[in-house]
Amino acid sequence: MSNQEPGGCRGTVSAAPLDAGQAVELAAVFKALGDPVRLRLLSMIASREGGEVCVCELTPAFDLAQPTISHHLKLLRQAGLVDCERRGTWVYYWALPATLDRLAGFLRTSVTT
Amino acid sequence: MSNQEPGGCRGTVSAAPLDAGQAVELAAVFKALGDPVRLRLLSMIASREGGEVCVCELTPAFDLAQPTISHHLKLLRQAGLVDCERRGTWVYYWALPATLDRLAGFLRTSVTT
DNA sequence: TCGTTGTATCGATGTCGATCGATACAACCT
DNA sequence: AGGTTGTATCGATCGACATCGATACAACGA
Repeated sequence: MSNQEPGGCRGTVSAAPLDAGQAVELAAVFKALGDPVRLRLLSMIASREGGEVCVCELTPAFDLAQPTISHHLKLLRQAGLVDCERRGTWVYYWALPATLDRLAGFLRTSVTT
Repeated sequence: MSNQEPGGCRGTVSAAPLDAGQAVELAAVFKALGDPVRLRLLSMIASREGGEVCVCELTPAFDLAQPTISHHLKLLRQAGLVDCERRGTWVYYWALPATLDRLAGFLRTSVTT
């Protein structure tokens, strides 16, 4: 399990990559996007003009039980991708662009150089 | 489980979000990024000047067994995020920017509105 | 106040995935 | 050919997660 044979495979990782802490934080957000249902939910929420979507519109868009949708929305919220508020009978969700920006920033850094 | 009460919660999702097929494809890539080890691996690979990194540099950067790193690299490859080639004794990995661009595109669309 | 409807939480279940040791394969060196 | 080293695959194990039905909670209307 030794590495760096002299004269063998050479070079070092130059530009500072992600440290372990950042990786854990970022990975948690990416993991929240790593499910088709959550990705569609986020897309439906973020692509909304008013910026808000009622849960009562989201739930019937899937062939899934209502607790399952609620569970996915909770994970999106815990990842900092969306937030919600109850107004009377209905609960409204909206996207948090700051978190999306952070992810895009990481991808851009990786892409560009 | 009925929705759209007349006079209740109103409005429709206007801008076309993700269809189910696209969501499955994109989510698979995001899932590959949803692990701190893979995120650091990708970062180490993509931030490399020459564009290539030898596995013998990646493995000792983690407190994980060699098969585990190999497993994570395989998942990154299957997600289309990296590719590799064996040259003599060593195997070199490089990033595939097209896939990263696709993810960034999705995030940007969601962010910008 | 009581029933109805929207949404969240709980507990259970089945599947997936991260990790490891053992092993196989590939390339080099002597 | 045989030994050594780098990398991948295999099988097993254990914890995490997607999903569901049942249930609880919140708000409204009669």
